[in-house]
Amino acid sequence: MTLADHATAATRSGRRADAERNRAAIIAAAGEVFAECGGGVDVREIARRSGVGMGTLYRHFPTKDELLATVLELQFNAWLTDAHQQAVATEDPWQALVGFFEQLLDNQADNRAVVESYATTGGPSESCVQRCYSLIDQVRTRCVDAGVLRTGVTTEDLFLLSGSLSQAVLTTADSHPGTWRRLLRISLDGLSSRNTEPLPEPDSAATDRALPRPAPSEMIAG
Amino acid sequence: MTLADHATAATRSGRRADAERNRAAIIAAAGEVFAECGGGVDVREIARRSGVGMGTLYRHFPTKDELLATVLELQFNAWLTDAHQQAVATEDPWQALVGFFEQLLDNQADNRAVVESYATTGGPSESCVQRCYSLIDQVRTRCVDAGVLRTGVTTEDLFLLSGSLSQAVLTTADSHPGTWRRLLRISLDGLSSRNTEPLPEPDSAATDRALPRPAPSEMIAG
DNA sequence: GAACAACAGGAGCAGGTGCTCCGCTTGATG
DNA sequence: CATCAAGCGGAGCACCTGCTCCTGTTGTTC
Repeated sequence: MTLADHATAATRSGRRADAERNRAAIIAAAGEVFAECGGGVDVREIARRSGVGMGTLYRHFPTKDELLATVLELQFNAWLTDAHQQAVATEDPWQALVGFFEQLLDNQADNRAVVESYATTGGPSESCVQRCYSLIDQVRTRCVDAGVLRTGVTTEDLFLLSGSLSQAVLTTADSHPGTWRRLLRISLDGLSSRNTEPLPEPDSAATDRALPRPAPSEMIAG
Repeated sequence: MTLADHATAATRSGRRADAERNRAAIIAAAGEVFAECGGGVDVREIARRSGVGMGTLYRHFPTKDELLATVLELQFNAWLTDAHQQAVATEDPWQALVGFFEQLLDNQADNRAVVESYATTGGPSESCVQRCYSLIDQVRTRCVDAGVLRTGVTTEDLFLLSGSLSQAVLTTADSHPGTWRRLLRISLDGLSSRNTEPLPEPDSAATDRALPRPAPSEMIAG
């Protein structure tokens, strides 16, 4: 690496080379530690594993939450991109839906922090939630058009179901690895258009309070 | 109340009357607070709400965990007894299964601590887990005998499913109250004997189908 | 190589929480 | 009513954890 390269690298990010290295090390270590222990882990553990002092860590990320959000967003977006590509590449609509769930749960099976954020809020940030919602809606619409999805199943149903199964993956990972595939299969069969009985109506109170989540059509346009 | 009665009451429990009152107040307050806030709540809040000092609280329960365990076991056993009676009283086997899930989720919808313990370990204590397992197995066997349950569904499947749905109830309680009924319906339809395809084996293909997830360090390229 | 700004590091601070200690109070007893 | 052990209350201790401060160091520039 030439001196010019060093200079360029430093200028691009506005940071010194060692700072850049440390930032990468922190993100890498935080990714591992959060995945293993969840978001509640001690920040000192991350500093230790990245070979960096507390001061350095907090220079790069002003709060623990911001570090967690950064890491989660990286991991989540990487998954979303994969999931989107896979869904597009799968011709059969129902298989696209099945593949979405399987990839989600496979991916989350060893990442506590991601499951925590996904199962409780749908993702690390509002934009991630929207992307996820939009992806699910695309897959759902294809299934509806093909007539393979149970009548009345909403994007929100699929979203909440994926969160619920995510939790199940995590809590059964140690004692019953792989059992989540059975629960997934059961749920998927319940989602098939073979089931003709209508689903119970969601609480009217819920629809009234339905907040910031834009209608699926709006998300596709954007 | 005669003096003898006082003496008897004190002797029976080995405690003074005021101590007995305080113990009851602590359990009652702890039940509410744990239900509202979960097991992570500050012990001071329980002491405050029960109108008792910290010393008194810790005189009756040597640790917070023991208090939590006591309360959870009381609540859990009360639910188990109800659930058992209801199951026995329901003649139709499938309705007994449906009723079990509905009662469980209705009951847990407003109790954070119970869900936490149920979803992660199946209950506050090993004996509770066993009672719960046993109840599920009774209902399951009736459904199997009646030919209404999908072939291959195990007691463990139903147990894990109930834990998963419990989590869903809790995480959607605020934003989407009542939506869990839709997820429950979907799951129950997937459990019906209408579904003839076999479920995946418990320990099959769990590892070889796992997709490699990019390490955080690979994701920050650029 | 010299000068300097950016950076590293870890001891220490602040706030929160489980739990204890000990002087004061009260119910049971004769 | 007097006695006193059982019981009570809450200030305080110990530990954990997010975060900061400040001194010494290192990368970058000329």
